[in-house]
Amino acid sequence: MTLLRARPLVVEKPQLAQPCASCDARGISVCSAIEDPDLARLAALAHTLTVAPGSSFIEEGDPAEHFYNITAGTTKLFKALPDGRRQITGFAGPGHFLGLAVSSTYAFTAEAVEPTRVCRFSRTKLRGLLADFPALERRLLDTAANELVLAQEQMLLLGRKTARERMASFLVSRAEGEHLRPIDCRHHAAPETVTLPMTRSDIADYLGLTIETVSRTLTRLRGEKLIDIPVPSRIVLRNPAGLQSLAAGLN
Amino acid sequence: MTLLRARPLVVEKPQLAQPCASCDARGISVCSAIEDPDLARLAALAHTLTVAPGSSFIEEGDPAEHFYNITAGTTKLFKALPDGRRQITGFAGPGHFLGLAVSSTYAFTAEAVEPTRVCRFSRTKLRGLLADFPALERRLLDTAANELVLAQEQMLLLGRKTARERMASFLVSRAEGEHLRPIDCRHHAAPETVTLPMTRSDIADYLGLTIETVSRTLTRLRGEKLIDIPVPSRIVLRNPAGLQSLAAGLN
DNA sequence: CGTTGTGTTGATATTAATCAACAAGTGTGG
DNA sequence: CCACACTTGTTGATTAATATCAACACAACG
Repeated sequence: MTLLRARPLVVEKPQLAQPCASCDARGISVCSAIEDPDLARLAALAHTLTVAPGSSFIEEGDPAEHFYNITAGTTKLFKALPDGRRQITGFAGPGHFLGLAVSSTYAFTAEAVEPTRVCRFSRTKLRGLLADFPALERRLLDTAANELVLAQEQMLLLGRKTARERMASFLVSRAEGEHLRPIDCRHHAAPETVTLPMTRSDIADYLGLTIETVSRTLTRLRGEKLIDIPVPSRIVLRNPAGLQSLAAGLN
Repeated sequence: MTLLRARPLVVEKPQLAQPCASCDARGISVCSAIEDPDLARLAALAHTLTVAPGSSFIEEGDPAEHFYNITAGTTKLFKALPDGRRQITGFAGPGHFLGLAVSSTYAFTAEAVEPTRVCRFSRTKLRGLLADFPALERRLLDTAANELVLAQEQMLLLGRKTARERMASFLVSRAEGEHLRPIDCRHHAAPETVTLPMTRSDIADYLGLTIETVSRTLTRLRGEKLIDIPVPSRIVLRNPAGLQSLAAGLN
């Protein structure tokens, strides 16, 4: 299944060059993605927030008054049960829209994993703008529809894949994800290297496993020469094809 | 979390009264939900298909040329792994839109569980119509956004809930779902009775369990007087509050 | 009246969770 | 600068939840 992926849409007020939050290459503007006049209009309505790792800017259950676009960094989106069990439903990077759902309260918490910048819009102002710019609405619809596809993929992973298959799926989709970032925000690592800004605990909560199982599974994949782990936050895919077929449920 | 749920949108060409496919009350039109002029326009573009249980009208991997709206019956949407493991990502009833995603191929299979009627649109014609009727596009966006919320809920279930909690969640959300159907398509059962048109195997594939675990879990819930099972396809919620707190991860 | 599909129940196996210990890295205060 | 706590990650031993394998009950159907 190949998706026709749109280039991530990063909304931010034009400003001077910023350091890339994911690496530390300086003098590169994350704003170069703004080229569409609709986007400039949208950006004019936004407030830019900076969120430190560990801080959340959306809390599950809060009144859903705003709408967000991630412009830099990485955030985790999760839902929690009263006893503390958590499920991370996704990691959102530059270009991601949050808070689309038409509900009176947010259905999830969004917390920064890396230093993150987000653009915040009032929901009512957004509605007005969408009325004027149907192209933007279409863009949002496409985005939401494709996220739905990813969510279904994740349900297959959570409901039916083994720990090894989950880990392989995660690494492969992370590796593919590197190519989806806005050009000026890409990591400057070799393509077969995956950077994991999140902790093992986050990975576990994303894959429906425990941290011990995540750790053991990575160790085992290394033993099978499918990956290397030079440092815990960096995984080298030594055998991408092997990982891909593992992720697909073959083997 | 309370969602502001829109009334399901059922698109179908005006026609004479039809039997309700979910129950067998006759002389009730499933078309009464058409009242908006946009909808009439939309309906004029549609072809209505009748799908027998076990037949699929969307196959994973097929070119995604169409877009569908369920008008009657129930379908299951699923993804499969090459060795046959399946994950049902949702059951779609009257009002559901399928095939929104902007991809060249479908990401899932849709198969009828009950006798089902669907309206089919060409994707390109739909695009044209959406340009003329922004209200419809907004409607689709709201629908997609809310499905995303449900998908996140399901990820929490699949990744973190126990078999009992999954079963309770399923029953509770099914019971709530009864109230979401178009008025003229509601089942005429007592509110605390849930009708399950799908098999145990479908329930298992939806909850990420095996049929044996589904069966045992239901038996256990009956033993605890939380439910009754007069016939396998009908579950009476004897203690809805207890089930709800179980579903929420308390207890 | 056998056959098939569906659902239930029992015995056993297996995966991943839990409980526990420890290593390595980071920051703090003395 | 170094002890110290604290966080994160890894590994080992054991347990527990659910899957698997197997048998059987029951209804629908030809």
